[in-house]
Amino acid sequence: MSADPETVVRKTQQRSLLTRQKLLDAALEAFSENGYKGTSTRDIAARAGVHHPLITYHFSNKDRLWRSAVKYVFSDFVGELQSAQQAFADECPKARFAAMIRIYVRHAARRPALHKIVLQESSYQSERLEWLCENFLGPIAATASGYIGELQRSGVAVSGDPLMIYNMIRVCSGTLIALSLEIRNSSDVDLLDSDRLDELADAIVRIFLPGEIEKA
Amino acid sequence: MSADPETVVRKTQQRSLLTRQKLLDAALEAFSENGYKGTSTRDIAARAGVHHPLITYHFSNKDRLWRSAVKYVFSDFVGELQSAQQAFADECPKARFAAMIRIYVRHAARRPALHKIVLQESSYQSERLEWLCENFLGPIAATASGYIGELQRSGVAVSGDPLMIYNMIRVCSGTLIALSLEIRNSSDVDLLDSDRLDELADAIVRIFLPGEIEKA
DNA sequence: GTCTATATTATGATAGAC
DNA sequence: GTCTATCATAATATAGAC
Repeated sequence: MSADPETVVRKTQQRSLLTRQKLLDAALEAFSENGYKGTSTRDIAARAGVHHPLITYHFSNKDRLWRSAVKYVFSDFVGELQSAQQAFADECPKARFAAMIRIYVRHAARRPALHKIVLQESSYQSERLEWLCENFLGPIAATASGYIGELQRSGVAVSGDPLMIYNMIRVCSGTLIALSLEIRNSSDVDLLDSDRLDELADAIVRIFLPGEIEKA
Repeated sequence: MSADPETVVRKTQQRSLLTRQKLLDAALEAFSENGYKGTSTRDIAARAGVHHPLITYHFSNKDRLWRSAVKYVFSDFVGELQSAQQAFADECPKARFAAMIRIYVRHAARRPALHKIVLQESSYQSERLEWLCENFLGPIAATASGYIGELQRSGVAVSGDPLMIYNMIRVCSGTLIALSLEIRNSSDVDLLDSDRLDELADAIVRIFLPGEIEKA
């Protein structure tokens, strides 16, 4: 029977998880468009198609909802980067880097919220920015810079402070893609187009890794 | 006598202009930090040290204040770029480009609001974004792309769609500098430091204009 | 040109019924 | 877990005194 207590509980739990998920997705969209201060919890609830008090129930308040949403996108992002790194472990450093860039670029196009939220939060000093840098952006920058350093010692990557080169590469990929709307308005070019994304990934490899690597 | 009617009028006009200017500067700061929706006119008035109804008096409403502020920064920016272009007209293309990049980078550090506002407004489609692209970003992109094309034909600039190369260069300069707060939080590096700015400008020239030009 | 006071709407958060 | 109703505050904008 559908009136079985356990079945009812399970259905209720499923619905609760669905509400939670819808709120997270709606929050990502809203925060990425209007920033933390510019986003109202009512707008998030409306995008999710649920009533606003549910935000309080599931996430306590606006700040915790923001952190949950950010944790959600970044965990997905870091996970994808790590599995890609393992998948291309056998490739030579340059090929591995090229593969990572392609994945990075594709991810940025698929989840515009991630880079947009970083841009929004970087506009002034806040506890959210500190939290974002300490937990996600800092570690990613450190790892990537180390990798750039290796590529420089192999004679593949351009010279310069590895951290600066990393930052140049990431704004040319993720940040540039986050600006695709502006570029479409300014120059009538759709960066999110599949061919354009490939072109961008190729350009980044060509420009920042101009050196050739000796085959073993 | 200080009670002379004309003197009083002049003083009043001066004070009015000062209020207007303070509001424009405060608006740039506030809008660049919190975006259009996230900024309250009361916050702008408080930063400017004036009472909020003065915004209505001088700029009618929030939207017009935003446009006035954007016009103000961009006019200054475009003017500086144009006079720089004339000042370095005699240099070879590569040297001229290098000089322009240095000026672009210095300007981005001096007026962080300009690039931050572009980032804020690019996050979703709006009339403000259309206006920004039509009046400023589009023309700048078209001019700069043409210039990049010339540098490519001289064998100085890297290959690729000139518009894409331009966009990569501009995110590596202006946008990256707009992210200086995040980079300081993430990696404890101060991009706004004078030496860092020079290093960045040099890196951009080295990376995007790797070719040498034949001396006449 | 500037100020005080206020009308109107939107916001974050909560209380309590279901 | 979800809903309706509501409180307290903050927002844009304006009216009218000075």
